[in-house]
Amino acid sequence: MALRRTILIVEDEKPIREMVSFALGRAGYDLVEAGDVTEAFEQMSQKLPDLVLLDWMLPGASGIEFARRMKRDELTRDVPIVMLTARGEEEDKVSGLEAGADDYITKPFSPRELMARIKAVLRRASPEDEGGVIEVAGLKLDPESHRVVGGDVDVEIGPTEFRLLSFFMTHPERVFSRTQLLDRIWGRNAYVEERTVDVHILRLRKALLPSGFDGLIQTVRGVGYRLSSKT
Amino acid sequence: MALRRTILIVEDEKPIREMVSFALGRAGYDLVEAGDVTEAFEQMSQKLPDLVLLDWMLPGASGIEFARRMKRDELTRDVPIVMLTARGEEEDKVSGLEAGADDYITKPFSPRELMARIKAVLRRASPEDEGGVIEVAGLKLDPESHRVVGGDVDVEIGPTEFRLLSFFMTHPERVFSRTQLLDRIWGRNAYVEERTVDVHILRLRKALLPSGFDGLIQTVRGVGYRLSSKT
DNA sequence: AAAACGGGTGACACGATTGTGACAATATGA
DNA sequence: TCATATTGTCACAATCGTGTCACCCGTTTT
Repeated sequence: MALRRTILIVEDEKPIREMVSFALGRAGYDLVEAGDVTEAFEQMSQKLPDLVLLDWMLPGASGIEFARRMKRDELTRDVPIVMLTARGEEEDKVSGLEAGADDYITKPFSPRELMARIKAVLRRASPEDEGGVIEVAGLKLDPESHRVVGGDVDVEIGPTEFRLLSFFMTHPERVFSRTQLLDRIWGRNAYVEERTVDVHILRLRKALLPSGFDGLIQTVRGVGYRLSSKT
Repeated sequence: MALRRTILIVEDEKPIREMVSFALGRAGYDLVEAGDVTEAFEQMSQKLPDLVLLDWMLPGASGIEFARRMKRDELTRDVPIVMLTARGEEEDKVSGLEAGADDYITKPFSPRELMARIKAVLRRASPEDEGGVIEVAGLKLDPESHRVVGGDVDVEIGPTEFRLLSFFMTHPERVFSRTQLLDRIWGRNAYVEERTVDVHILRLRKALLPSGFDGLIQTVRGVGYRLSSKT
């Protein structure tokens, strides 16, 4: 399990939203819902989703318009779109794909089909997650080999601690509250005690101990945690 | 990107040719168009393309016939083929892959998907065919003779394990998820359980056991597998 | 000074992930 | 055609990872 994926669904029919929400939730995705285009843009500006499920028939501005606007904006250009069309609307499909959609599903669809499409599109859209080795104060983390080396000592680390450390190293010198960390590493819809963060911080520090790089993770009392090379 | 790649599209519907042409042009490929099989052969004799996009439903000789002829000729045998099929034509896909196609795309398709497939196929096709002996930490693999030698012990290995090992050895020190491995070794068209990867990893390790080179294949829990000479 | 708070830490149970042998279906080759 | 390999799946076992909890100890508040 790599990073947690967020999916935005833009769909005015609530039953469908709920069914999708249920299916995706169980499969470990975070779901953000929007009932119309305006709401969708709000949600997008809040947090950029990894994929957009877009109904083609919407009140107000249509799905196609939404897709075009997404493709026009540098920020949202690369977010893949899967569109939901009514049965047999061939023209919709064609115009949708031209507007930049990556795939479509014909209503009614099964959760299984939905999952298959989403997985396939996500896989194709983000082939290389991120770039090379991240280094902070001599601590090196390599996403490609999934390895952490401190000085010249290997750091043995579990998946969650890896994600935690990776997140901290890409945002050094910044404090994050437990809530923020839960959001970004566990995912928005995970119901997990805040204290769990403490435990993982502890485990991360322990894992870093042999290399002497514990202490990089600092506690900011009453606020949260921070990775910092300064004392 | 050093070399400029030439792609030949064989497709009788002009709108599709134009859409593809537009997409590929922007991505920096040279495109040669052909409306039927005869034209296609003319173009091929003019300049050998790096990849052929082949519609399966063509006037006159069908796509499958074209593919067969390509595979029969020494010159064109190694040019990868991506076929374009209508949705749900399962038999087409099967017969197509049997006839030597490397991948397929179902119409209608998005430019993004098209690009992804083309890139993937080209990547798979070009670096693999140059064949020196690959060696990692004393484990030698010869693509030509299809043999693996560890230290001085012969490694007995089946076709799938050979491909697996070959892939790992050309990408050492990198983690690959089960999904990635399925994509790149089994190909996108196979529906195969993810756990099947585990079984083949096991078989590969067993095959390597006599030479002591098991342990080269490491498990990265929660992520995937990696070949590494480091512990 | 006592109580409340915030965080560190070890233990533990549960679930998730991976290893492994067996099996049926299929492909391959004599 | 028959014998042999190969392959994908499954069921079960072995490990490992994760989230909670209880308890401790300093710090801050009352």
